[in-house]
Amino acid sequence: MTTTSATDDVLARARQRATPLRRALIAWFAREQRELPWRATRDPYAILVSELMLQQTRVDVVIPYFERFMQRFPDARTLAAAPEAAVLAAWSGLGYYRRARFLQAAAHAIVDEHRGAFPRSHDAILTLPGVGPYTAGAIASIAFGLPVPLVDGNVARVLARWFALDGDQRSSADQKRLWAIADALVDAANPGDFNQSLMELGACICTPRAPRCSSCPVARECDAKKLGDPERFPAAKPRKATIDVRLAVLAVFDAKRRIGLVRRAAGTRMEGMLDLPGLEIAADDDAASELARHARSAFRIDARTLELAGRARHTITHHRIAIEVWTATLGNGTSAKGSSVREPAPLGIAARPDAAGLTFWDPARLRAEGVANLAGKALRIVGIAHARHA
DNA sequence: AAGACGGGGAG
DNA sequence: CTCCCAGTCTT
Repeated sequence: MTTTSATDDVLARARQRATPLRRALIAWFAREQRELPWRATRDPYAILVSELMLQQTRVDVVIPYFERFMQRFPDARTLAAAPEAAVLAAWSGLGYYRRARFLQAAAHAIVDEHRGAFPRSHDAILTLPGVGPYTAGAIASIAFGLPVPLVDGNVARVLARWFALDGDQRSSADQKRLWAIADALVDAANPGDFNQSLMELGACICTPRAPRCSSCPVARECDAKKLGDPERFPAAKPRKATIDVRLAVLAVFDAKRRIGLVRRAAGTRMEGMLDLPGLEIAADDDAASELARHARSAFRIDARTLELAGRARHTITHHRIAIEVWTATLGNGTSAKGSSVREPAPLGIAARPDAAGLTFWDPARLRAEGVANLAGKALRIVGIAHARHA
């Protein structure tokens, strides 16, 4: 009731201001927009790749990944035909690795369900794996010029300031309101540029902290500025408590100086990526004995002479992980026969994410494999570089 | 509706 | 250190 009338009110204000906002924003965008690699094309596949990479990830981080990825997988058919390991390798260091599998699944859907032609309707785009309301709006408006809105973190903040919305943006009611406002504002004649200009404003001018209102092309239309404290909008999200985790991992080498790695299992984080064997332990656990026991029970490996090679810290979402990297030698009687230790299969076969065993890898071959940054830090401690791409 | 997911860069 | 980013999917 109250919500409905408040929504009606803000929608009326949005419609009132729509024309000046569109004009000012699009003119500003034409003048000031950053040159970004995915803005040089209207290829919907390229837009899809960029949008998946940009989910929860900053532009500056994405740029080199996008360029490498497009060079390696220039179209949906190439991506669909590629080994999953190659796709994960291209994603190494970018995070949210699930997105890489979604993207390849989307490529499969384009090839198998749309005969290789990128779907052109908003509804069809929305059915692609990894594509939610935001990404569908982005592809539909930017690549196909469809007059649909989009709301991402930037747009939500800009709208909250323009209309002085201080509700909880995560609530479904507020989400619905933001999308309704964006829908009322979107420029049907130029939806792609309008949507991008909204995001560009949020990224470059209307920043979370210290917004550059003096450079804002639409400052006159901003309710939050009139109220004197634009930074107050939107309301801050309650933060989650950080959880401390102690992680012990084992670096075990075979006679050829290959390192034993596991493939992250389905249903776990970093699924499909290579990782060092290891386990979470309690603060008062003895890491060496826990690792030895784990190696025996999980891999039938007789890990001996454990030594602490080094430590690293890694923070993911609200987990603060203290990593301990231990080296070990293999005791007598540990061999491929009678254990779950296996020779690495050729690329593509070794990439099966359900492979639970330990496989031994020549460090030089790891470049062609997905390794998350968490494992990358541990590998660096034992002298194996798997940088966030060279 | 809430939680999981990876990581980094800015302030 | 804290915040939060061109979000989506699962439970």
